[in-house]
Amino acid sequence: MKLLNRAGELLSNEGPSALSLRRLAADVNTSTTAVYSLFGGKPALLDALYDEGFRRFGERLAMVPETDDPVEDLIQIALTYRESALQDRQFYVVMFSKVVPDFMPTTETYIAASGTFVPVVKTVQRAIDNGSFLPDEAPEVIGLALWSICHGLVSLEIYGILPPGLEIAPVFERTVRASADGWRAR
Amino acid sequence: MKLLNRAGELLSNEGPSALSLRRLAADVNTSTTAVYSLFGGKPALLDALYDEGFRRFGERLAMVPETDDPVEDLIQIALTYRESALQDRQFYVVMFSKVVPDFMPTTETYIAASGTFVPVVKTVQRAIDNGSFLPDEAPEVIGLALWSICHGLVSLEIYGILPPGLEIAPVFERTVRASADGWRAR
DNA sequence: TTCGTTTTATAACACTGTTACGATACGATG
DNA sequence: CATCGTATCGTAACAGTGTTATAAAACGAA
Repeated sequence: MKLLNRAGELLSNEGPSALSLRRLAADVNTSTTAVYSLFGGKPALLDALYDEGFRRFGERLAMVPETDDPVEDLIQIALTYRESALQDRQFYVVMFSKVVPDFMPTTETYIAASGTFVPVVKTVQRAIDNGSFLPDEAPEVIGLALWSICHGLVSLEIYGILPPGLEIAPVFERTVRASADGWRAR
Repeated sequence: MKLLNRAGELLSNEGPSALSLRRLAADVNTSTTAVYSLFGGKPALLDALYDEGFRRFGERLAMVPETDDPVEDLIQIALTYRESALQDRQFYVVMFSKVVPDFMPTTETYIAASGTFVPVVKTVQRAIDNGSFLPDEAPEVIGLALWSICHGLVSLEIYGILPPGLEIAPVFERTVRASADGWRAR
C-alpha cells in the first residue's frame, strides 16, 4: 500500500506534524477520501503505523542471538532497543508517546505490540533458571524494570531532555548493567 | 493570571486536546487575542504551563526530608516523583512528552526545569560520600539512571502501556530499590 | 451487459492557530 | 486635569486541519 509507505516516510523524514491527510494524499496522487475507505480515518492510519513500528522493533529485538549468558543477552537486547529506537525515532514517538492527541491503539494492535516484550521476559526467566537472578521476583517484573530503563533513557534522549555534553551511549550501557546487577544473586 | 489557571484546569481535567485557544478564551470571557498579547501564542502558553508544571514538581521533590540514609532518601524521592506525576498527569505529559507537535520549551525555561534534577544528584553525592555507593561513577550518571527509571515506569503507566492487572505501586518501589542496589558498594 | 460493491474526487463543514486592523483601556508625563 | 503612548482586547479574516455527504468512476460477479 503506497499510502502507508508514504506515511512512514513523512513520519520519519519530517515528523508527525508533517503527516496531514491532504499532504499525504497529494504525495501519492490521490484524495484524502482514500485514507477513509482504505483505513477508516487518521487514527486508523496511525494505528497501522503503530503496528508497523512495533513489527520492526520486535524484529530487531528478536535478532539478538541467544548465548549461555542470559544476563549479557539482556544487556544486548537493551542496546538493541536503544539503537532501534534512535533509528526509527519518529515511529518510536508514535508507539510510546502521545504525538497525536487522543490517539489510542486498538486493543488488537496493542496485544500484537505486547509481543515485543515476550523475549525480554523469556531471557529473564533463563537468568533465573541459571541462578544469575534471584527467584524472589516474577520475571515479568524484572523484565518490566529493564524495559522501563530503556524507555526512560531513550525517550529522554529523543526529546533532548538529557544534560548536554553527555556521552549517552556509554552511560546507557553502564546504567543498564547496573540495573541488571540490582537483581543479581549475590 | 486567569488564562493560565484555566489553561491548567483544562489541561488537567480534559487533556491537551481540549486546550484550544477559542475554548480557553471563551471560558474566561475574553478573546484569543489576549493569549497573543499576554503570552505570544500557543507555544508560549505551553511554555508557561511547562514552567508551572516543573515548578510544582520541583516543589514536591524538594519537600522530601533529608535523613542520614541517603539511599533511602533517593527511594523516597522516587516515590514522590511517581505520586506527583500521577497527580498532575496532564502537566506531566506536557513536560515529558510531545503532546503538542513541534513544541519545544525555551532554553530559559528548560534550564529552570533542569533545576528539578539537582536534589537527586546531591542526594546521590551524599550516598557516595557515605560509602553507600561506589565512587566509580559520576553522581550525575547515577542520578540520571534513577531519574530514567522513574520516568520510564511512570510514562508507561500514564499511557496505559503496562501489562494489565499489575499492581504498579509495589512494583515501582521494588524496581527502584533494585536499581539503587545496582550502584551499591558490596 | 448488468448489477452491486468498493473506491475515488469534489466540495463543504467545523474546527484549529495565527494575524491584520481598529477600538478600547490604562498609566505616566506634561 | 489633559494628553499622549503603550498595552490590551474584539472582530474578522486567512490558511490549515480532520471529517463527511454526495456523486462519479472503477471493478468484479452473475
